[in-house]
Amino acid sequence: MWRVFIECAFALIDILDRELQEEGGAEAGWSLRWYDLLAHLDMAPEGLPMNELASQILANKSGLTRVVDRMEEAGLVGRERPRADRRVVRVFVTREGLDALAAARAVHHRGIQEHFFRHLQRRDVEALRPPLEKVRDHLQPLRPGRVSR
Amino acid sequence: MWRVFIECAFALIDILDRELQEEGGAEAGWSLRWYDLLAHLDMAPEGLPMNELASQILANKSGLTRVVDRMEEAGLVGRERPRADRRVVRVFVTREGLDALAAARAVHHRGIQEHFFRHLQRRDVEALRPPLEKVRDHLQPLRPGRVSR
DNA sequence: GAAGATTGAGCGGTCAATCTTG
DNA sequence: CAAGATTGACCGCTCAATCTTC
Repeated sequence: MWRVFIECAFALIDILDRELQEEGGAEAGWSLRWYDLLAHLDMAPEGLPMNELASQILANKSGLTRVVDRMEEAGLVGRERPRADRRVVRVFVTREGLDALAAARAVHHRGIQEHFFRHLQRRDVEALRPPLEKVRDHLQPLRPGRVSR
Repeated sequence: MWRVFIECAFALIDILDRELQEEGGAEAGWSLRWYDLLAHLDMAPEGLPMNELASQILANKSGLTRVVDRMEEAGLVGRERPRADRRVVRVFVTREGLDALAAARAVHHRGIQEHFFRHLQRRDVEALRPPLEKVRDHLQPLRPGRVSR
C-alpha cells in the first residue's frame, strides 16, 4: 500500500512537471515549482514577502531567491522593498505572469483530472480527504521553515 | 483535495529523505534513492541489469549510472558483465549493502508508520488502495523508460 | 544580536552525444 | 543498425556564510 502511494507520488510529480515544461513552449524554465509559486502569488495580489512565500510552497525554501530571479527575468513576477521594513522583499505577480498562469492552469488542471481524479470515484475522494488532511497537518510543522497554520 | 494530496507527497518525500540522510551517519549519500535501489536489489539476489533496475525504481532513469557509481564506491553494490551478453551490466547488492539496508529499513519503516499510517484507520487504507492502484497503473507506462507490467 | 534575504561552492539530476557489443 | 550503458555539459538544488536592516 505504501509502495503504491509513493509510486503515485513520484509518477504524478514527474508527469505533471513534464506537461508544464512542454506547454511552457518558448518560455523555458516552466515547472511545477513555477506553477506553484505563481498560484500562491495569484491569491495574494499585494504580493508576499520571500519568507512567507517560502513557507507556503511545495518545494524547499532553499533556492527560492534564484527561482524568483529567473521568473523575474522572464517577466512573470516583480520585487519590491516596502519602506516600512526595508529588510523585506515583497514578490508580486505581473500582468504577464497572470496570463502565463492562466495558460498553464488549463494544462495543469487537465493533467490532474486525467491522471488523478479520472481514476477516483466521488466516494474515494471523500474517503481520502480527511486522513490525508491529518497527514498534511502532522507533516507541515516538521519541514524546515514551516509553521503550523 | 488535490492540494492536500500533493502537499503530503512533497512533505513525505522531503522528510523521509532527511531521515535516511541523518541515519546514514558516516556514510554520506544516503537518500530515498539509495534506499529504493537497495530494496529492489534485495528482492533480486542474482542482480539486475541497469535497464531493468531503471524501470523499477521511483526516480528517473537518468543518472542511474552515477548513483550506482557512488554506491559501488561506498561498497553497497557491485557490477558484473555477464558473458552471455557483454552489453549488459548486472548490479547486485553486497553483503555490506544488505547490512546497511537492514539498518536503513528500520529507520524508514518507523518513519512511514509515524508520518503516514499513524494517521489512517484500517478502513482508510483499504479504501485508498484500489483507486491508487488504478492511478499507478495508468501512470506507469506514461513515464519515460517504463513498461506496463 | 536577530530577522530577512542573497551569495558562492559543491553536489546531484538531466539530456543529448558517444562508446561498445550484439 | 539496435540495444545497453556511460560520458560530458549544463542547470537546479542545497547548505553554510554573508550582507543589510531592524
